[in-house]
Amino acid sequence: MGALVQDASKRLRSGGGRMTAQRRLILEALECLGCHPTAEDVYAEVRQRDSGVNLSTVYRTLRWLEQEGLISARRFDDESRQERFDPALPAEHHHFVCSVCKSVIEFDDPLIEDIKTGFEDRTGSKVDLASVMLYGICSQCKDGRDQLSLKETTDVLP
Amino acid sequence: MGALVQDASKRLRSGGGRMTAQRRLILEALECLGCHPTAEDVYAEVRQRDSGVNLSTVYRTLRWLEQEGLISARRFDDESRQERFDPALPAEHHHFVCSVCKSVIEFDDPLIEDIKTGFEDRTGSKVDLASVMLYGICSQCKDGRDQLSLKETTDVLP
DNA sequence: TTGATAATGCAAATCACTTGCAATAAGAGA
DNA sequence: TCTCTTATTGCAAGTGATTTGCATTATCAA
Repeated sequence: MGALVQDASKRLRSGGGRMTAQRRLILEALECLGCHPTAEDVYAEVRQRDSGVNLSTVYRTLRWLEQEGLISARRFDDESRQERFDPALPAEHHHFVCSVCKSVIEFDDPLIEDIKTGFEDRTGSKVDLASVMLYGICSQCKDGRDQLSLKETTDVLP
Repeated sequence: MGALVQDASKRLRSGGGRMTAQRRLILEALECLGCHPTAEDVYAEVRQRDSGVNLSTVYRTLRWLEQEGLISARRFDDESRQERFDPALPAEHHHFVCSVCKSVIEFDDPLIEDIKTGFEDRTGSKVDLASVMLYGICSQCKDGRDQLSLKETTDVLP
């Protein structure tokens, strides 16, 4: 049983909630999909095991997990309107999105803290959270570009 | 006549497009609104001058400008599903969003270039674009918090 | 001035969720 | 173990933001 299932069970128990088959399935799907699935991704994964789970249950569970701080929602790609769901790591994390294969790489950089404090010092604001998105071409797509049509790849090249 | 109207006219002329009253109105609204309006903001501004402009025309014009690279679309606030439209500045620019008053402050920091090259060096990817979002409380809201209900403000405080 | 066709307005469609409500099923207590 | 309360679910309808099809209108090159 993964950490997410355990954490969620704990919250449920202490808050008068109930652990249902659907929730367990959704939690397991989140753990198995790992990085940044959309609600539809989670739904597809869940339905592979049990076709009786409803999409609105997926959304409701996702929102509940978000409120509990166990996952967080973000929008990566401006092309897609869909939200993506991350396991909420204790630390802030940042993302690179490959414009070709749409894969997402998480990264971190200590300079981000300097950007935050720099902004605070210059403006007198309080910065609670930073989110850095990098867009480009990952090393795989850079090398093996022939996997994709030329049209698709030239779009993103300088 | 602002730069956006001029640029757009040039594109239209060279691409067989036509400058219409609606487009001029939308372009002028974008210039007058300046920073990060939503499509609805643009629509409202346009209709103040001419109530005969349709929302779908606003969207179509905004998308066309985006394709032409004259403006860019982004989503700031994960709470709102609306896109916001920036004049596409020659240089990348980055944003701070105040969680209380929702105001947006643009900023830049040379360290962002270092983050990009650092990521390229570590992963072998090519980074075309970075987008840094900072979320927090602006200096005004930090000082004059009593303008808003306590509930609203405590949500975003540590 | 004319004519081809780009652009518009309108209404309907779509996409990504969200919500109301009746039916179902956890799980605390008897 | 059985009951009963009520949290949770499925379903269908609703919403908000944006897009699209199509008949109509209007720009602008000839």
